[in-house]
Amino acid sequence: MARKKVALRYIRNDSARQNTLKKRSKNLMKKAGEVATLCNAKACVLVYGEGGTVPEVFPSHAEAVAILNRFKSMPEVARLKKTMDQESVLTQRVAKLRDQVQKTRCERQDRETKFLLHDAMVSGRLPGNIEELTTMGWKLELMLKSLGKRIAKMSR
Amino acid sequence: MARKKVALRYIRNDSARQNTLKKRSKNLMKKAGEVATLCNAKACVLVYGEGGTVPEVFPSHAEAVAILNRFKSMPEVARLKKTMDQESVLTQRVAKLRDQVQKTRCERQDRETKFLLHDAMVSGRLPGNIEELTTMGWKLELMLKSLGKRIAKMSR
DNA sequence: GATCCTATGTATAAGGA
DNA sequence: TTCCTTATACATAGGAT
Repeated sequence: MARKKVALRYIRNDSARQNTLKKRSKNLMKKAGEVATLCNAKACVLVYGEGGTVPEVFPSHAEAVAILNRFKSMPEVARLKKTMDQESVLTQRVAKLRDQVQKTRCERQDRETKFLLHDAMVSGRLPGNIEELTTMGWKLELMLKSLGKRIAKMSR
Repeated sequence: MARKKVALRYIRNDSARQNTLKKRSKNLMKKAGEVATLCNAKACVLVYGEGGTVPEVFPSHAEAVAILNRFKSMPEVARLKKTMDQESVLTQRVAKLRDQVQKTRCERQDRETKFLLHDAMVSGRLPGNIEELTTMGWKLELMLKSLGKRIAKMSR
């Protein structure tokens, strides 16, 4: 039973990893389907395993292509609201990260990771521990993503 | 607080629907990220709302395109294992559905829905109730999907 | 392996601010 | 609105078979 909080890093055990991949992608598809019906949204999900496994796709290959094409054909300006210009957003990211570092101190691990991030930013040195690095990378992605969204909102 | 079990159908209330879309797609992205790191998988998710809203994308537009392209470039035979030839799979589906209808009688609603499905298949008549229809449609999709997978496995 | 089970962790619908 | 909170529903890791 879900005894452990399962760390967010690569699962070494082969069978466990494949099992997780299967279960989680199944649920990913289910959730995508739910969003689609609940909100009348178009959703598509693709998941590739490591080996030569057949990728999971939702809702179907054809629809996925159609949905992605719609995205591709969007005006560049609108796209940038989500993806943002790499260069300019980087500057903003650093500034925003400082605030982010100070905010939300309710959770211990959050604070710890954020501290590591901040430390890495101002001193240029990184933790030697590979696990800390992994956690940091993940957290960073999340933060950048939420920042991107906020920025997108502001620029609207 | 999650008081209700929220029926799996279009949410009429505009703000509730948008809220749900936002929250759920956010989580969809998060989950996709988790699968990616846990299983070293390539995953991408696209979600479009109804209006002219900016679509949510994970992990990024460029990566999504790359991932979908990989799928597009797969040999046709391998793809068919997932999507299957529409015509031939339909015949199999009907046969398989019969078994499915009889199996898994543990859950009341499942049995009910499946009975409705079976009934619809052999008699040609559909329930007049729109909610039953909706539920049936949803269930049917799920069943077809799982059947498709099983068939894919068998044909490997 | 493939299911099924179930204790626990996570997502999220309603509410409140 | 958007951001919290919180009670409940759901997902899922680890076992059992």
